[in-house]
Amino acid sequence: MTVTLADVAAHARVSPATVSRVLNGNYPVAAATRERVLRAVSELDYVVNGPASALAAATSDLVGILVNDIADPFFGIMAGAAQAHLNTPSDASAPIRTNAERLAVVCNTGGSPARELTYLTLLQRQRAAAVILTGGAIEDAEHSAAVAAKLARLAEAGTRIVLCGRPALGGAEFVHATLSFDNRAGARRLTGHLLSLGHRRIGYVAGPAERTTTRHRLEGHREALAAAGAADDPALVLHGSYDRASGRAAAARLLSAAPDLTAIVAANDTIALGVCAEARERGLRIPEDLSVAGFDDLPSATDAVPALTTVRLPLYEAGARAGALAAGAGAAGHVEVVPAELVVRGSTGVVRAG
Amino acid sequence: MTVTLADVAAHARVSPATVSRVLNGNYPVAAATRERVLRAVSELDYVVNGPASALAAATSDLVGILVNDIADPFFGIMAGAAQAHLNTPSDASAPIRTNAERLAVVCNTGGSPARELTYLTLLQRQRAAAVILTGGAIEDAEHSAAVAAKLARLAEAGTRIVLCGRPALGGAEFVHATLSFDNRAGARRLTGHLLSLGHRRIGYVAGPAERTTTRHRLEGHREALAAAGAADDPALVLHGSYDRASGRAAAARLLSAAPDLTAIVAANDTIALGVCAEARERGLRIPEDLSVAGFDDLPSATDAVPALTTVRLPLYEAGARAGALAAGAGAAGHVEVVPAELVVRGSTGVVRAG
DNA sequence: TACCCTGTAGAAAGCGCTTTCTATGCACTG
DNA sequence: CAGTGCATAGAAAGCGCTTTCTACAGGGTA
Repeated sequence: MTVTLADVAAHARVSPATVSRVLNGNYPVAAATRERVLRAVSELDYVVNGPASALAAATSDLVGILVNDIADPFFGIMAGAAQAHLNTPSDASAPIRTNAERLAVVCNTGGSPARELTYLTLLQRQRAAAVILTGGAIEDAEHSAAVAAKLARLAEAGTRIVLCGRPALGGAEFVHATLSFDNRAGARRLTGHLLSLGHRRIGYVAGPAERTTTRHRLEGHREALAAAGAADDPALVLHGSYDRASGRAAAARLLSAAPDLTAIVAANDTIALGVCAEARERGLRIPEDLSVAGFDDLPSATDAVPALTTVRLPLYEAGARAGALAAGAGAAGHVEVVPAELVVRGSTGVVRAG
Repeated sequence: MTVTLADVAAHARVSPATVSRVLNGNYPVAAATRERVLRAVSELDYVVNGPASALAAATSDLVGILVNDIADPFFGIMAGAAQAHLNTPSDASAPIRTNAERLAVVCNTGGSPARELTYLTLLQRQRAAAVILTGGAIEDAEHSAAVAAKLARLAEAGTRIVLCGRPALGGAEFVHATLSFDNRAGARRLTGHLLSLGHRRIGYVAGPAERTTTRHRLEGHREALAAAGAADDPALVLHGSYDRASGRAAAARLLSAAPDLTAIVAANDTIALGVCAEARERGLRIPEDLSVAGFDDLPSATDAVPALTTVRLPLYEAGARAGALAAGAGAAGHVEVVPAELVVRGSTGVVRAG
């Protein structure tokens, strides 16, 4: 039914071994022979049997990218960049297999710890070449331990582990590379910026409490307040999910409870957009009546009116780098902190007199 | 090094065949034996070797979901829904493999024809159980033929092909199921709504010219104009990409060239948001001075201020259904047109007097 | 001329599973 | 008590590749 390597060998009048060698290009084959084999491959329209080759070679070309929410551009950008750097289309149709021919796939955990583990098992089953974990981790001792154990087993079986935008796993030498975002410093700078504009009553719309990203950003915010000697009123901090609706709802509660707020910092741009929507609804001008700031610098931050002051995270670059690392670049054990840069735009301004 | 099925068999003092049967649950095994095997599995922390099992059984549990742009919620929602319905976490940790244990992965083509083909080859190589193609197709005879040929070969090898939000492939009986969006009717209704509000000078910001989705929506728009006997001025139609920046730029051109416009229809919600931004920038009130409408009914359409009048596409439901179909549900050759429903919100209003 | 090295290709042994075919025990039935 | 059938488990033959080991030319070198 389907064409096998043996068929190609017969067609080219060589042994299966030779065909394999031509296809993998890891052994000298005479030019004339190679030529004959390649012709047979294209004439028969042969496609390697992945499972068979993975079994025999004990390696696979599958790379899994785990994301929390596939519908969120934050993850989409990173995943897309990683994918682009893991797989180069130009080589795709060629019969010779190259390093660029990896099947990079994204797995959507939806933020569920159980699904995260499921996908890890599924990838382990496929003997994946690498796994990239993106975004904040869940802060639950049991789950963290389970993930760490799973990753250790994966690494043991030869799977490269790369963390992208995730805090480093303490003492986990099986992690090939870690790119963690400097969320804390970014948040500190952002709130520092607001303080320097004269704001003192600043609301904060945080993400889900159990995520590391949420905690780090909030801590940075608090550190900035403390450094400036500003009051840190717990009532001005509200937790929610990382989406627009949550931002809008939180803004509504914040603005009702504390009408004296002059600024609201959101844990990410999407939340910030929700905050802006609520402010507009209440007739508050941005930034004259209320300054609003986000985090991540997603495309929508630039497009908003007014454009959002935010903290730029080089998501594309980080994703691309994670892809390269997953492909084997860099020395094992590499840990890198990706800087978070303050980007001041129109949504923040000096606090209004009085 | 890694635990194999033979190790489990030895540990449980049974034959490898028995272990395989317990794990696959497709053959009667005495309760006591099964019990012993399962204990061995968990004691040794055994994980099936996917490639080996795929090779032996000539099937795999890989399902590929091809999307045009992973950073676009339009695709993210469909892909997430499909993924959720292809893989149930509750069964994941259990040693017994169930139907729900598929590795559903999304592949980002980035709209590139070459990458689309690449991914198809990669999935063919893995002997994927199913492939879901989402979103509009590219209208290029050569590429369409290449894709159709590829799909035919995949189907021949046992891969189920499902189209989601894609026009049916003419005469392609190898497609397991097709869910196509009724873009034309949706667009017709949307423009009809605007016409009924008295609008006659309506701008249209279309997507990339070479995509089926773009063409169908534009055709629906024109059909509505024709049906109402309204003029169809080609100068009022601008093509661009499906993103916010493109919408904003197009709106700028449209509003400058034709200040008498009373409404702008965008090919999707993201473009519409860009149009709104530009209108706001120019001091035009929505909908008093300008009505704006989108398409898709993404979450951001609801959250916009004012909320966007749009055409609702049941993306989640369609994605979920595509997942089920890819999992084997439904009879082969199933073709279904997913209705597109007009959703009137605040961004459209009666044309202003004078 | 004898020898060895280098370049190239084939033979064959798995990789870790699944599955058919076969074997065994045991409970029935007549 | 022999005969039949069912329930359960093992043996073994692959699935389609990769890769080590081996083989054989032909061309230097001594």
